[in-house]
Order: sequence, then structure tokens, then C-alpha cells
Amino acid sequence: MVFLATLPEGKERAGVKEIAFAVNSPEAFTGKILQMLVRENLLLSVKGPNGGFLISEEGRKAPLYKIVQVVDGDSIFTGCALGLQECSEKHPCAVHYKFKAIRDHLTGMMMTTSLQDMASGIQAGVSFLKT
Amino acid sequence: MVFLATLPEGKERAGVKEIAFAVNSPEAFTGKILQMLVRENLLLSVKGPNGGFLISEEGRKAPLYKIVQVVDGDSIFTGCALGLQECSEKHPCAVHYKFKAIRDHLTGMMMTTSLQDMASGIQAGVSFLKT
DNA sequence: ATATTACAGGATATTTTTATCCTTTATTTA
DNA sequence: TAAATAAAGGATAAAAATATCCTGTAATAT
Repeated sequence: MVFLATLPEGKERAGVKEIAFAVNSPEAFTGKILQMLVRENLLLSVKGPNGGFLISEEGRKAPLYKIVQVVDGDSIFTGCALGLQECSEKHPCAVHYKFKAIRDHLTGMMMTTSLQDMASGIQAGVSFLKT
Repeated sequence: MVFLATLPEGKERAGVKEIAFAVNSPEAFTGKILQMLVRENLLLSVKGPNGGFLISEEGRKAPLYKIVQVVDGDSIFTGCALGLQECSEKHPCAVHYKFKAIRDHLTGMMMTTSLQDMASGIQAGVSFLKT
């Protein structure tokens, strides 16, 4: 997603191969993840010659939070630190409140971080997509 | 560890079976984790009749941080959010600084949380070790 | 001393996650 | 309209994490 967000206007589409290389991830595996993102409308795909993936309207507006949720589910935002099946205010684990603060921090960060935030560092050459 | 920390003076030792039941975890698997904690000197073990595990001097002083490190390694404290092999100030990923804040928050929380903190909530009946 | 209890640890199995392969389907361009 | 390109998706495989089994060894109590 970040790689696609760094593409210049006029060339905002890239194939699996190009994307996988850019992020140093196996091609077939990258393809599966791209499929998830297409199914959830964060990406659009185009088949055939000069096809590939590009960020959708919805995808471009989505915070990092949404992308993580689509790819990894939201256990990272809601799961219990100690692994309790039911862990809540009513039935908290031994670190429920302390861990909730961490999760809220994480969730907040991901809610307020946009692809554009991430892409601009890459574009400026100050942050990296691989190795 | 928390369960052992809740045991009263005079009965501070418990067997694998009792511990596994208390935290609703498979017995053999729990045994392996207890072994790790013994090897790292956070627990002491006693064989034979009336044997079992108890918290060592060192274990009782250890912050939650240390326990997590022994059981899960420290990738949770140092790993890159985007999975880059090398992610550092010199070669940061697109969320390096934002994620560092989260990790520091987590690390700080675990550094300052003691077993006693966790155990006292259990003892008071306000927090739980299972389900 | 011996029987019994309980942890230690190596070997093995299961499950989940990660990754690949291959056929099908859609699209483009010649 | 045919050939080529590229994503879609089901089936499969490999790797990693989680969990179990079983034999050995140490300690206790009778």
C-alpha cells in the first residue's frame, strides 16, 4: 500500500512482480495479500496487459488502522495480553488496564497515520520499504 | 508466575498440574514454559513427592519485562513494525518513529510492572487468571 | 533401601501461519 | 478475433509455533 502510494501521478499502477520486489516479499504471497485488499476495496485491480494494482478512492482515505485490520484482523487491537478468552472491564486479566493504555496508544497512532504520511518519508528518501 | 506469586506464605510451591489448571493451559505445554523459567533462574523447581515450582529470589524481583523476554524473546520490544530486517534510526521504516513510541510505552509499562502488582489484583478478587 | 512422586528434556505430533503452484478468467493490443 | 498479459482463486506445500508423549533422573518418605 505504501509503495503504491509513492507512485507518481500518471503511473499509479504496478504489477505483483514490481510490488513484491519493491517490498522484498515473495511474489505469490504478496499476490494473496493484494487480493485481500482488493476484496475489501482498498485497492483496485486491472487484468490483462499493463494491468496491475492501484489504490482506490477508499484506500487512499483509509488510515493505517484499516489496512492492518484487513490484512491481520483486529486481534492486535482487541486481544488480551495474557490470552484470556474473555477479558474485559467486567472480567479483567492482571494487566488489563495497563495493557489497554498500550493498545489505545497503538490504535490511536494507526488511526491518525495515513498512507500519505508514510509515503512522503519514502519519497523524500528518509525512510525505506525494504532491508 | 502470577499464580505462584499469589500463593500464601507457607504454601508457596505448586506442581505443574495445579499451575496448568489455575491458568487454563495445557499441562505439558505449561511444563515446558516452567522449564524455561527455571533455566533462567526466575523459578526454582523441586523434584519428588511434594515437589513443584516456586518463585526464586531473582524471579520475585524481576519485572514483567524480564519474564516476557525469557518466554517470548525480545522481538516484541525490538522488532520492526513493517518487518524490515534492518530497521533503525539510520535506516528507518515508514513508521519507525511512531512505532518506537509505542514500543517504548510497552517496554516502560513492563519494566515498571511487578509480579506483586499483578498478583495483588488477583488476590483481591478484582482480576483473573483465566477465562 | 525401595517405592513413589514429580520435574527434565528429547523426540514427536498437531495446528497455524506463511508461501507456492497451477488453472481459470478477464483485459488489452496487434 | 487471436495471442499475450496479468490478476483470481483453489489446491497444495513448507515452515513455524504450539502442544504432547515418553523415558530418564532426582528427591522424598516409608
